Amino acid sequence: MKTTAIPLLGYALLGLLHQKERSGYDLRKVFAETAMGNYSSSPGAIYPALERLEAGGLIRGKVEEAGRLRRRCVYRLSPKGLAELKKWLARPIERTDVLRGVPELMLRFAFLDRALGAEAAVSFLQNFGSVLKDYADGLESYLRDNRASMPLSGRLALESGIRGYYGLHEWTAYAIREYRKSQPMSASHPSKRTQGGGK
Amino acid sequence: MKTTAIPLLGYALLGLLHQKERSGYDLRKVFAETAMGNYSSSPGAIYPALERLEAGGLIRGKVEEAGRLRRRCVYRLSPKGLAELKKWLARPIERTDVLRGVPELMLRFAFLDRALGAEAAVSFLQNFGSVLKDYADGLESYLRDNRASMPLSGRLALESGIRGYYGLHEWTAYAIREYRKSQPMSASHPSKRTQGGGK
DNA sequence: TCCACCATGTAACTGGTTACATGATTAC
DNA sequence: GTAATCATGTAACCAGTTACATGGTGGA
Repeated sequence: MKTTAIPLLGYALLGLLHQKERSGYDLRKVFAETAMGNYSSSPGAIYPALERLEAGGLIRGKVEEAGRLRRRCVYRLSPKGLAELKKWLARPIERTDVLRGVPELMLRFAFLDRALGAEAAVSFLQNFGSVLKDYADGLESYLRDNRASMPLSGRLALESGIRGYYGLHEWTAYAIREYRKSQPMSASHPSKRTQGGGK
Repeated sequence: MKTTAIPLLGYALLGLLHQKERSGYDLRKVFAETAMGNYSSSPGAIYPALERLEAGGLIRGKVEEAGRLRRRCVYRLSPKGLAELKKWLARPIERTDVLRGVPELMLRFAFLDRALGAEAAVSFLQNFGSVLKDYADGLESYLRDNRASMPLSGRLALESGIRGYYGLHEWTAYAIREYRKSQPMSASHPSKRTQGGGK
């Protein structure tokens, strides 16, 4: 039955549809106009992706005929789609995720608290932070060992990566503080797991 | 005659082959083992990409038979390939480039001084810095206008982007200082163009 | 003998890109 | 009437993914 793994764009669509029901056109506008500027937005990407999701039973479209300008099709998440979204959001973060690209992780984070709650968002941030630390430390020791043999531009490019990951690590700490600030936090229960380095 | 535009992986290969001649296997190892961990590295990506580049006359392969373990094919850049690489490296940076992804720009930078010299690298950094500043400023004003209506996680995700771009902007200034430090710098000539915002 | 490593290749599938087509409605 | 905007679709093309195939060499 496996629907051959959902590509990133598919998850972006699921997350947006979880916020509220939208048409393909609405979704395109989101990609075109908001800070989600990465991600396709071309009709040749969006509409087929929506069809695939619907075929897989993850979303359901309803054609609106009412006095509108032109018939349009509004999609909403199905229970199965919500489950799939949650599964994606809840995946533990590993270094390969960081390697594959931070934007994907930020996308997950952006959808996370709505779908799984603030506590899950904080766990995510802790997990993310520790993986970032590990990864940045790894790059830094690589730099230390190879510094002498690297061309200047290569060294600088690597340093920009290191800076970026440490910066992101600081951001996770900041973000956790913001979460704590925004919530009374049910007090009691001690931080569970998560903080402590992946794999 | 247009060879249908070179994909990013193609440029990555050209840049690496400009450093020194390598076989497909060598190239895969670079992607697999160095900090260039993004970029495919799977044989199904590399070998066809090399074939395309060779078909386009950008690289030339020579089969080594000598006592080695197994016959291997070592590629080197052709003059046409070098020209193409330089053209790519010399493209002025615009905000869409930032939007499409910083890693691509870092890749260009990493190859830049070898192919075009330190001065071009500094120009690139100045151009990059000013585009980053503009872009980050734009995101920041977007945040200012929409802060109230954004969910916490969305706001934080956006803030991470803003921090990241400002951080990168600082890195460009640092990198320029490193270049100046490493070189006497031919003194005289005033910074040409470049600094001053794209488009 | 068999494993590990060097080294290249390829076939099936998938999803994204660009570019074009269509058509209804509102505003000028 | 014509341009802009809303709104959806699709066809041709291309590159990357996974997974498998092949085959030579050195060492246990």
